[in-house]
Amino acid sequence: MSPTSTQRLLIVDDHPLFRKGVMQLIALLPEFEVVGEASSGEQGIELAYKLAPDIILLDLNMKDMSGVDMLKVVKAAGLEARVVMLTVSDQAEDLVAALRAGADGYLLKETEPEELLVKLREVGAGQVSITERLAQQLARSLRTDSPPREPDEAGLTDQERRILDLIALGMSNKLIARELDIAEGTVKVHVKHLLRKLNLRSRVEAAVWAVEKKKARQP
Amino acid sequence: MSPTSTQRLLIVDDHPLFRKGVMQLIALLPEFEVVGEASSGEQGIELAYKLAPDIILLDLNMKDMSGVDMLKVVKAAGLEARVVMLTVSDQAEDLVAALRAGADGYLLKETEPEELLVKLREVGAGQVSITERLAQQLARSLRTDSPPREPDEAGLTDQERRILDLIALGMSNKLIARELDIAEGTVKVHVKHLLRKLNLRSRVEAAVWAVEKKKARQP
DNA sequence: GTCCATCTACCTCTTTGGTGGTAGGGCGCG
DNA sequence: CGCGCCCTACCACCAAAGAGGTAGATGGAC
Repeated sequence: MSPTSTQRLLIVDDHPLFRKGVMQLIALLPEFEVVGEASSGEQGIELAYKLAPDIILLDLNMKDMSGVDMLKVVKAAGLEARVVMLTVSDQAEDLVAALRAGADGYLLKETEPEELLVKLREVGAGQVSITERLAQQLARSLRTDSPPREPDEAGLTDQERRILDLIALGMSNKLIARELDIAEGTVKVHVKHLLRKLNLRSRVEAAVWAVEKKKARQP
Repeated sequence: MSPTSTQRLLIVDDHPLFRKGVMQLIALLPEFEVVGEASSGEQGIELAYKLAPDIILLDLNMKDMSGVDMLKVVKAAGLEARVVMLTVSDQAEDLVAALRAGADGYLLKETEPEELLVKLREVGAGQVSITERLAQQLARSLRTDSPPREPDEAGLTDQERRILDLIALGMSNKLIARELDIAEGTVKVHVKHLLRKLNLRSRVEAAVWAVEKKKARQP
């Protein structure tokens, strides 16, 4: 039940080398464990049933079937796995199709390894994660299903939002406490809560998140 | 000898209320101490001599003389104080004039209080700090003097730059160590060094700095 | 060759950050 | 009225971060 229990992954891609690369990469993160790999859509579906993974990394372009098709099968089967599409295509149509089919993430294969890890954790936390920032908005408008799990970007209380801003300015809890004239321990409480609500793991992530959100609003 | 020895401030502004407001604000930061305030340019020059402050907060528009004029006097006198211009004017000419005269900072009075504190610390660390991001580039091209103290934005080694990027992704030192296959202690060393070079105080500031730099390059 | 910067590693030490729990006062809602 | 939410505050505990120091290995510059 703990929020950081290890996530079980299934990798589906017809490029063995790519699979190995991703596995090696994921091995860096202790919270993830690769429990299976498939080299085709058919095998992928089979393993998805058998292993019931938490997350499926799914190639969009496979020889025997489209990743979107496999995605549809998986989702239609009622499997609870979140599915992250991995692809070389940055075509909007592919993205839209994947999201309509219920993808929880859409990442380009050229993504930086570190970026991929970060995105993976986002998806693991229940977020919908897309490489392109703009596509993110597009995603929300298209997805009619799964309304319950959203990053609750606006669910912060006033005080939490204020503290988040101060974190983004690089202030320590102690300084924030002086600024708001409350106890440092109280600041910690608010930080703890806002991290939970935003599915973030540290004040550093919170700061980055806040900055990127601000930039996204006024470009 | 601690790198955060308190900085002595002189405030020059003909609005008493504004002076008080700034003083109250600055009282929040333990590393700064207001040692004097002046309500005119003439008095400001006198106190600048007498008190030899580390930083002078200087109103651009005063009744008896322009802030730029006082700035020139102070700089010509060989005083080592860094001077931060405070103004309501966002006119480029004023900014240029102030920078030509040797200002180390140029902040608008409508600046958010927290922002002002952050900028103050930047100036305290030897940076030249300007409110407008765009003006910052403009500033560097105009300033022919004081080439020694610059944020050294490019002075990082490859490893330091790599680690900075990972920090900006929210990774802990431990994760960075795994990613780069080096010891965590070694990561700390690099972090320590890059914080020094960039005049930053924490990994949070480093992360924000990196993100904003990236956004500034590709808007 | 020496000098110097870099990368690596390890050490101690203090501060900061994050989690868990408890708890009281204020405030709106049913 | 009680209930839930928010804000506040405190506690203990452990992990992480940052400062300081020493030091060996490399490789390029002089």
